Amino acid sequence: MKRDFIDEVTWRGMVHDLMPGTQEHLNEGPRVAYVGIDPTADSLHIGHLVGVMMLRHFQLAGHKPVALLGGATGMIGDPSGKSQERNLLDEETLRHNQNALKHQLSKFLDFKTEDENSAQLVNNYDWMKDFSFLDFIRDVGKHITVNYMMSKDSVKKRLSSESKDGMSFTEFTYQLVQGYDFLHLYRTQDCTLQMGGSDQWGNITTGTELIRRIDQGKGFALTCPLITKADGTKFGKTATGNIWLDPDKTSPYKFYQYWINTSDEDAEKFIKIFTFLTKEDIEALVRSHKEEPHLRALQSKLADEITATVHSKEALEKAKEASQVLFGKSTEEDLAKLDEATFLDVFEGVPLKELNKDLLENGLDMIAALSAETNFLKSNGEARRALKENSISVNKTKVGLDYVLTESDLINGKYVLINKGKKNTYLIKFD
RNA sequence: GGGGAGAUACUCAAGCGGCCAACGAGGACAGACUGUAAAUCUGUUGGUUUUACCUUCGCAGGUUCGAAUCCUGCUCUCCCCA
Repeated sequence: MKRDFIDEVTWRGMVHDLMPGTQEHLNEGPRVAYVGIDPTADSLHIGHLVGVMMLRHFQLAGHKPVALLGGATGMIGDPSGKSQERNLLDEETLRHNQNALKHQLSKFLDFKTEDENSAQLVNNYDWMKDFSFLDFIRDVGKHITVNYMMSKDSVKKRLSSESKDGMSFTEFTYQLVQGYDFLHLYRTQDCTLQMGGSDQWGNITTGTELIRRIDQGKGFALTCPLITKADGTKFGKTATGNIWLDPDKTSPYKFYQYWINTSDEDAEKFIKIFTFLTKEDIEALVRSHKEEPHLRALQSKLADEITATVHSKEALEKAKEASQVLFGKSTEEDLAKLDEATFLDVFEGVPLKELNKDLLENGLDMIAALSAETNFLKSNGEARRALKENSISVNKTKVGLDYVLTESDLINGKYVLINKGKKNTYLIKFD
């Protein structure tokens, strides 16, 4: 029996706004829905994941999901976003990104099924590139009034005097270009639903409006809430940047760590959105977490599930092993017990710098080891500060300003493990 | 085209001739406490050969013993009027 899509995403807390009649419409039979994704990089980051999960639930309910890459719209940037000027991607880059994204999407969506509801990937660049400006304003622009466009929140905000920046004509036009995508998919794929983040509501309704006015059709809209964290910081970002799905951009270890660090407040919300666990399973987990919060069952399950899906079971195991070594009660002796292969495996993805063993002969002072020789820290001043703050440890033992690295610090005769605080790890290999 | 306001470190935002590497807030990082959570308290937050020096306050010049602060030109942004 197919699940009811709307019921499913509703209990998961993934619905922010819903056009009336959507559920009935979907229940009438298999439908087609799409989510837009900007192909500005050759990898998705976890901020994209909500939309992807929506598509997957949609597919599981027997409908056909379409992922739309905004090759055209991505060059513009909509007015509500904090996004700065976008760069025009050349076609080669665009195709490269498209392939990479498809590979990642295929971990969630089924593209190959023989069934009607195989997922599909389209790129609006393909139908926008030859659409001339004159054609566009005649065929599309004519049907929407500026008054209508100005009533959108994203536009109003930029027009109000509180806004520090003006809005370019290009940004103003964004909703029309995006709206046209919906119309195009409506015509070519019989696509009747667009989903997206709550900030997309205005753009989506411009699309349904175009469908209504030009084709006298009916399009539907569903938005999910913006994912927020309880502490107010941006979801999916760390100081060093986005959390990417690409293992070369964000190592599986770091990826795993991001999820395991989820706060209690957020964990329950996230596990509903980012895993496919059933309602019963999640409720059981929440109960056990409340009884024994220090075990962090929720965070652990969340991190396990999503790391295994995005990367692999093997990658997950390694990430957990590394976490165990780095955050468990392990000591220098434990480190020494690891053979070299395991050792390297465990620390895969940790910044590693190779240095000449000669440096150790007269001892290598910590400031040089942290900064000058390795660039782990930006400057000698920063290294000195960190040492003064008592935040540096060598092989899991705290060291001070006067510590000097010698051969006796080497693990397996080659490695030195350096930590700054609990969460930053660096590795030096002496050859 | 006319008038007005503005550009300071990651962000916001003081400073308006020396005491300014630049108040304050947020963020970030670290320490304590914990559960790799939250909250809280503490410290740090341009660089170096660190009681001193160097580079930084939109850009380029100038005045001055001395400028983020004064003058000139330029660039960019916002607002109001036409």
